[in-house]
Amino acid sequence: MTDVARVAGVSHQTVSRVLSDHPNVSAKTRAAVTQVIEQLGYRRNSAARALATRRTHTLGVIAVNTTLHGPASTVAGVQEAARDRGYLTSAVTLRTATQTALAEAMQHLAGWGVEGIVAVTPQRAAVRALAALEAPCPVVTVEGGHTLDLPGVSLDQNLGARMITEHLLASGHATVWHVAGPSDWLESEARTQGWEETLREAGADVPPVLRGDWSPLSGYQAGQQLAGRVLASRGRGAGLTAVFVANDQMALGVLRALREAGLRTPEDVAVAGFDDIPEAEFFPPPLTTIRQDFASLGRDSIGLLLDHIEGRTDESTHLVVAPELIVRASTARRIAPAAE
Amino acid sequence: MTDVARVAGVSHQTVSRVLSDHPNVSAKTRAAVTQVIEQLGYRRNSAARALATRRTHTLGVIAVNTTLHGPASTVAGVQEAARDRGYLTSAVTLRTATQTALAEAMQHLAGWGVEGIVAVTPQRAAVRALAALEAPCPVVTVEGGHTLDLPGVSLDQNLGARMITEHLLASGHATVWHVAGPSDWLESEARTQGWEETLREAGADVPPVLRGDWSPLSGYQAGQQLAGRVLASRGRGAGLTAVFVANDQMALGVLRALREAGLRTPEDVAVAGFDDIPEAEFFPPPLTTIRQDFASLGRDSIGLLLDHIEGRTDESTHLVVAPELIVRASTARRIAPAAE
DNA sequence: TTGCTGCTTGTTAGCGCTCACAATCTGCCA
DNA sequence: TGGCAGATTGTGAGCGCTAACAAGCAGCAA
Repeated sequence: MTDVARVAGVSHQTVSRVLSDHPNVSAKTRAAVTQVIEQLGYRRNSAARALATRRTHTLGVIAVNTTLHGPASTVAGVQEAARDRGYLTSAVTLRTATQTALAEAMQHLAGWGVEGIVAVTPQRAAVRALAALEAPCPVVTVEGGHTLDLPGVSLDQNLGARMITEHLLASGHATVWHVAGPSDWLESEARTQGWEETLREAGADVPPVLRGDWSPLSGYQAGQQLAGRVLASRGRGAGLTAVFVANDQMALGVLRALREAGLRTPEDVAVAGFDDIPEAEFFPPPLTTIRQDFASLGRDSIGLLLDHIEGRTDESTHLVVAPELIVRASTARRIAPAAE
Repeated sequence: MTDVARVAGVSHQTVSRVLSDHPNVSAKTRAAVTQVIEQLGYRRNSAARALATRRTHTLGVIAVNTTLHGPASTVAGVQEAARDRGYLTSAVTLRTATQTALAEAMQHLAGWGVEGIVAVTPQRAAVRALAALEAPCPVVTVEGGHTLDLPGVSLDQNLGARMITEHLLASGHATVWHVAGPSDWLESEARTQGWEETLREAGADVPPVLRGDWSPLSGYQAGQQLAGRVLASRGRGAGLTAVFVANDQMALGVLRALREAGLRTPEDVAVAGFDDIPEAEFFPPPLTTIRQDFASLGRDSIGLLLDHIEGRTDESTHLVVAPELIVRASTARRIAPAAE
């Protein structure tokens, strides 16, 4: 900066003003300085700037399990939104969300002077650990539920599950079975809850819940159980004709298990998923599912975080993003209501 | 730090030495200082540290298309490796790899004083643009090929394709068809090349290449063409009995198209993919594919980058990671060689 | 005792930037 | 012509840390 000032024949402060778009700089000086900056390829040192302003303009992202479609897309959305707002983001990916790992990640980020943290922590234990930790900066959760008083953003999982369940009931199924995700995931919980509420409100039976771990394999195993039940109850009463699986990957496993058992989808058993991964449209058969708007989720979470950082609010607001139902062949309408 | 020094009754420099694990500090002083640090919850300011040492200990990651399985996993691997080595990483995700976008991303990172950049740029155009740009710091490419003199790491795509092709030939197929990825992706190119070389060396016919864009939809369309060809040539000579699809997502589309055309996999047409996405094991039928070790890729790229940053080398080394063949039902062995 | 070595600790001077304030320079009116 | 407001530019200090050097102190041989 001193070099630029010398070459341009002004003081270093004037150069600083030009870089900061300060209003009181004459057009002539500004042009001259800009040109010298260009010519020298000068770039302002962000460490010194951070030191002087006490602002690092850096945000941290803590995410668990970024190999899954949901978290991965969310993190991408968050990073993009932060970049648009002029912040640097640094992401820390954890394999498991233990309190220790979270604390360590937070230390790591705090050590680099992040001004805020977006935590993509869909597990109940993770949010609780997060709430227990005393953070060195504002923290916003994504998919962290709103039970604890951390500000956050999430998709309306409950509504998504209701949409799916209502869609299946409206398609002529007497009731809808459910393959849930791990019980410690809030998303899983909310989806199960939405499903159950819808069934109760419609006066339908609430079958027992099968549980997987989001993986295709666990879906496959659940699917085998479902298939066994269908075959065992053939010819008797209103049986198992529709399944709402808590994510698309498990739905893929369910579809395979049903197929192997000789059951057709949707004729024998209709199947719906959740997430709308890119592959869902090409499953055998194409999967009815819920699409989430991850870009919105990212934008909203960054917006909320910056509101806290820049002191515009200090409430624990919780924003909710609406889901979208995507109907495909796996839940094609039944011609006659299930009565068999 | 001054506070810590005052409370501990030492100079700020001693505190600095304790934090930096300097050897010449007495055990007693060290313990006392450590305790005060703990008690005061002191954390050293990284901006000031960066300013004084002229090292930011920050690395940048530039990635294109992180929604695809490969790039996403690679980025995760890179970030984890960097964190293990004590570096902060900041990722910039681009939607398209134009020269402008790359230059901008680099400016963004340079502005924050990154000491090196890992570029996950599997497209030919992106690497070329990258090589043309004069970077403000060392750059290492991942999956960027080794045609240009940028140091880099990649999976041996060519070998992977050979393994798949040889596996299919060894399973009794007269030749192997190929659905390639976009022609401007280096990975795509290398896979096609490996496939073609293997066929030529084996003296097999080299059928025309079909091309997709990695998406399941494009695979589906390619699959329809393949199915049409199989049906048209029924009963005549050695036909189309095996397909190597350049990634698993497209393979899913191909499988669907074949199924819709009434063709069985692997009995009528064997199908193999590339990537081993978690879903591949549950495709109808489970997919033979190539697994890539993304963690290694990440570790190696960070290792290479740090070698450059810390001045241990300045060559444009290119590391190659070995692929692994995963055989599943989609390419089950033909009992009799294809002669029909 | 003197003088030397080796360990431990303190002092000083920046790193490159921004902030608060001071100084200068315009233009314009009395 | 003097004087004053407002725009523009310059000056000095300090953000929190580390590097380089200086100083103090023990232990030991001559």
